[in-house]
Amino acid sequence: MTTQEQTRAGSEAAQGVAQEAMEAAVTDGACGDACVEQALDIFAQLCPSRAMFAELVDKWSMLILMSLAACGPQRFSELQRGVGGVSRKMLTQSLRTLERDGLVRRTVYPETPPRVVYELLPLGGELAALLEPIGRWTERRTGQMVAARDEFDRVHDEA
Amino acid sequence: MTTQEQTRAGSEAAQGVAQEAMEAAVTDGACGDACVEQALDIFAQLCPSRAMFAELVDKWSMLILMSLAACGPQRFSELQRGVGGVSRKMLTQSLRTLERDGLVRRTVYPETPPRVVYELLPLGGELAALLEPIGRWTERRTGQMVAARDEFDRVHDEA
DNA sequence: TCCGAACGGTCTCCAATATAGACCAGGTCT
DNA sequence: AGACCTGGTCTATATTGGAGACCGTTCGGA
Repeated sequence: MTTQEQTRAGSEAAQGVAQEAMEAAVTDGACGDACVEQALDIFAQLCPSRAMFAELVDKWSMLILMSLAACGPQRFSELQRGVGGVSRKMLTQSLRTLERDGLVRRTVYPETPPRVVYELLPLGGELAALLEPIGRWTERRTGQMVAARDEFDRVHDEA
Repeated sequence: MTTQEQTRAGSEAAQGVAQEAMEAAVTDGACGDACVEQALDIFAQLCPSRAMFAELVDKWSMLILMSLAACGPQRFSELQRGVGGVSRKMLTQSLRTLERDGLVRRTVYPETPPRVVYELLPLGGELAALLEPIGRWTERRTGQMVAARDEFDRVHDEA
């Protein structure tokens, strides 16, 4: 099956069907050409690990995981303040996904006002540990990349 | 400045202005409350490292960097086949961003048909080295996360 | 001789997604 | 009494990404 065919097949596997395909594929190892004998491959469009990868490397999800790793358990509003710029819609959606995938625990305390606390589960801690070096590297290298971009833009504007 | 004020200020700093702000902020370390004394902070919405982080952790950019790390220099069409599902629009856009930021080198060979080769620059190699463990981890843990999701959905559908 | 495929994109349309802000109930504080 | 807080949901609108057509030149196969 070619990549283009996979692409088209991927489009046909609509959202509602995608998860069923994902679950079946994990069980059977049937991910098209790229996944063989139970090995998953994030480069293969239809491989369930690709869908999972796409879900986890969402910008907001990564920032949330890193924030929970750095600051410990937090409430919804604390996360919203700590992760600058995140909308409530995206915070809610990302937390829901992380909870659903077993990376984050959500605990509701029946109080008024409502108090909901989010904390990392072991899987989430593992992933956060891998993400943190990327965050630190970005902070360290931003100066160089901005300089590279200025140079690139200067050269290409002159062209 | 509160997060909400930063959020509004961020909206006002439109795309056309965002880069100027980014460049000035890198120089001056002026990133609002969260960035102090030359320290960059990806959690701060207006910090230039945040914009850089958002740009680099794009799903397609990460897959491209990892593909170049794994397979060496590649042509546009090779990347398109190797990174299953990427549209030409996104492949072009992501490569342009990576080249512009100094992570990837683009070499055009004046031939027919056109031959363009993309390869990692040192900065890109650094980042790819940090991304690769995340890809491997996702492949390793996909089964567990799919199982967690099934359990979550079963419990919440019953509710 | 003609047609299809390949290359590396750009462009346009439209579907999908994200942002911004209003809204909700109940409690606390000024 | 009014403002603010909590943790969201909902809606309108702006933004983004996917799909496919299009471009010129060359090469190979029918």
